[in-house]
Amino acid sequence: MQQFLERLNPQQREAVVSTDGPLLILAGAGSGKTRVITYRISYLLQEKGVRPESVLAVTFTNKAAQEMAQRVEELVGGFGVAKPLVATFHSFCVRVLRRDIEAMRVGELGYRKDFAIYDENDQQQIVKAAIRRLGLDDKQLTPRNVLSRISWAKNHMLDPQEIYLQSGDPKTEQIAHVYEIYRQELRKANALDFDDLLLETVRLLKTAEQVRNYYARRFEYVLVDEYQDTNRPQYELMRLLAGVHHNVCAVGDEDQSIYSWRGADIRNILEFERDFPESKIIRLEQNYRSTQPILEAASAVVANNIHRKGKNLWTAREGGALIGYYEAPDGENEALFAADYISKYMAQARTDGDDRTRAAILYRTNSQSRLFEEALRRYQLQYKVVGGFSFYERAEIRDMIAYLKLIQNPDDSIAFMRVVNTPPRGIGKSTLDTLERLAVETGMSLWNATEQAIQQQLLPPRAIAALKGFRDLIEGARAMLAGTYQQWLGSASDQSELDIEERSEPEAETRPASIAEVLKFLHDRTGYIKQLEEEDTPDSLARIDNLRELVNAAMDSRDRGETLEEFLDHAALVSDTDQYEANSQITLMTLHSAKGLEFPLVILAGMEEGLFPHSRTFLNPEEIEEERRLCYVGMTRAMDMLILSRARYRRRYGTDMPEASIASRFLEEIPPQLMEDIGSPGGRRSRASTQSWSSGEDHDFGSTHYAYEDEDQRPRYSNQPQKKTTYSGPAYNSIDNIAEFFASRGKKFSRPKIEIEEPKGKRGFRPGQRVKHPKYGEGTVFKREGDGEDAKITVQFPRFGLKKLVEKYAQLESC
DNA sequence: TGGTCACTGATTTTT
DNA sequence: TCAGTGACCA
Repeated sequence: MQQFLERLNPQQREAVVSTDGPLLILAGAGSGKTRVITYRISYLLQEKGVRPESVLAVTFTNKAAQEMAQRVEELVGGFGVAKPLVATFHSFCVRVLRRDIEAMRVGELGYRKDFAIYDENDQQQIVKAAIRRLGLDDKQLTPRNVLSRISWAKNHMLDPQEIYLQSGDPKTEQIAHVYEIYRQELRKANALDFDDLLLETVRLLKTAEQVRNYYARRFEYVLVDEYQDTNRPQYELMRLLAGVHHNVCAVGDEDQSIYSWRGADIRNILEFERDFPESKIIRLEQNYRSTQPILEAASAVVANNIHRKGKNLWTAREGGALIGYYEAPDGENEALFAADYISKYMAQARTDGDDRTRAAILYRTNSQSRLFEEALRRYQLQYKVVGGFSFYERAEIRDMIAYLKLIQNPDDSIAFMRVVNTPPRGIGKSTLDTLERLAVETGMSLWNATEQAIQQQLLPPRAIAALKGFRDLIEGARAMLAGTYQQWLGSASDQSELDIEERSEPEAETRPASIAEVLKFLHDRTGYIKQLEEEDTPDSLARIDNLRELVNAAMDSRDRGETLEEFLDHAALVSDTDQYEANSQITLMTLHSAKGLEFPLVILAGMEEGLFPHSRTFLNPEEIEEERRLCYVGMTRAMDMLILSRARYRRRYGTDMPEASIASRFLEEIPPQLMEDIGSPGGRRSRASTQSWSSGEDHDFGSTHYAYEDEDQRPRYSNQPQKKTTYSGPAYNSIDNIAEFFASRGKKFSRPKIEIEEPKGKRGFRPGQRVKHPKYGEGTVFKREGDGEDAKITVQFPRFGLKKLVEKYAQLESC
């Protein structure tokens, strides 16, 4: 033990051994936070003799939890029966609720232990239905928007009545109504959404004294990671859990708070000292990850934030390359540059015998990944994309999960709607409308409404028959799980609906079926697989593979001894960032997903106003600060080499004409001496200076050229460090090459009109130019569409946001 | 009832 | 670009 304490610096050591009483660790990026947490747990167990089961560590991602548990286990050298509980907030809450939620039940009211967990998709369905039911306009009130307002309300612990009473406008009033219906629907379905998992746990601990005592006594030591990202309910949960022993340790970094849009509240850091007056604060300021220039640049950027306590991160690592800056003519070129750079970097590292060859391409929005994927494929580089649609988000997987959810909980009306006619079994819109009406009128779930409709013959015979078939399918599966399939068969209402001869028929013995068996039963009985087989497209075959993979997942789940409920919990709580594999060489992901990770080489792409910082944050200075923190997070992921890149012209959502971009303000915030241009075609035109756009620029895109003569061949120069400079064609033509590339793969690729449109006439405002409007005041031209008479320009005004103006009519003046 | 097709409109980050 | 929607036809 003593030995490993010596591997810590004095602050870290103090953080490890200060076990008793509240402790707040302010841990800068790369300051060895994970090490401190894991050592601390080990210290508790080994030195202080604390029983493992009385230690609770909470993190935000499953991956972080797994990693932490594993590292502690390695340090301690294996556990006996008892282990410290390392969980995410959400999975911890699920555990608590599955055990104790019924303590809040009053008679028949309240949630049951077998509650379902609704994901965002399920939530949307409910909100959509609610908006429709209230006869509101779903153009004005988008489900997405309503949902985020509901979530906001929940995270501030406000119920529909409170929202209604506080509402000052009709829209908020309507949202309050939707919120109320939303809540009713979830109760009816015995379902909780993600926010509810936290809220209901807090409510449970607050209201049920014996439950609170159980947990607060049990967990003598509570650790919270990524404390800056906790929201109100999470904070309260922590307080409730630490209520008896007060041994709570929170670890966070204000500069890495990037989830305020999800309710994370920086005040939790400030209020920590208030709520735990005897608390101790330790700052970890030595960075062990990055080189001097990287750290300095990142610190310089985040120093522009007003709302921060400030800290002094330092590193003992001397020297290190300057930060690279690459300004591409367009998005394609930016991606090709990244692929090219990475391939050379990897090759170089290999010849140097360096095993630190991991690289990451980080971007603001998931949609940016496409170009990079294409470029990397082109270079035949293996890469892994984190995020985007994950396995559990695929339609076929969601369908099967919905079947399982319905089997688990027939009142889950969202699951019901998803699969009642998937694949089509003759239950159409009019039938479902009738069922929905019946359900709304009687307050029943759709499942019960179906039962009633069948019994009372409320529908045409054809619909009744189809519904019976569906009901028997679900009940058959339920019976399989219960091990009562044979009895059920004997009593089944309508034998003709069941084809007893089928191969997939379970055996006669009354053994409860496994989830895998139920899935196979569903595959056959619903005709789902058959339908896909008949389609016989690469896509449908891939779907079949996915379905088989789900069966495998179910097998694994059985091996872990999980119930259907636990299997579904797992499916609901896995997240995209969990897919990250530390051993993959090249990783593509959003800046948000990158938090907590580190890479020798990081390329931070799309450094453009409107993209990063994102245009939706322009109006709100606090949101801009959050973007800046995000930039800080991204930059500090880099260990040895950091490259920032930007496209001068970028095509957004498939428009014909790429739009001119303005360099991100964050670029300007980096001290110039820390950054160097690394071969931007035509040289580095502008850093963030909007002025440099104003005078006539040449169209010479320089000499950098990424050659793709042959699709199946690595770029010729991949083994030679220098760029190909002998190209004799046009100065810049990667667009042509990409066009060829796509043509050769049978895809069409419309050549973008990249030529910079020369504004005609006296006005002709260009992106980046400062202009003055009689009503809106001064602003910056953001983009320009069309030309001549009907040129439209979008201007960003500091106080009014983005405005699209027809140049001819808007009385704009340059200034 | 259900499938196709054209159209539209929207694109942040996610436990 | 792409997903979701609505009209139309089998």
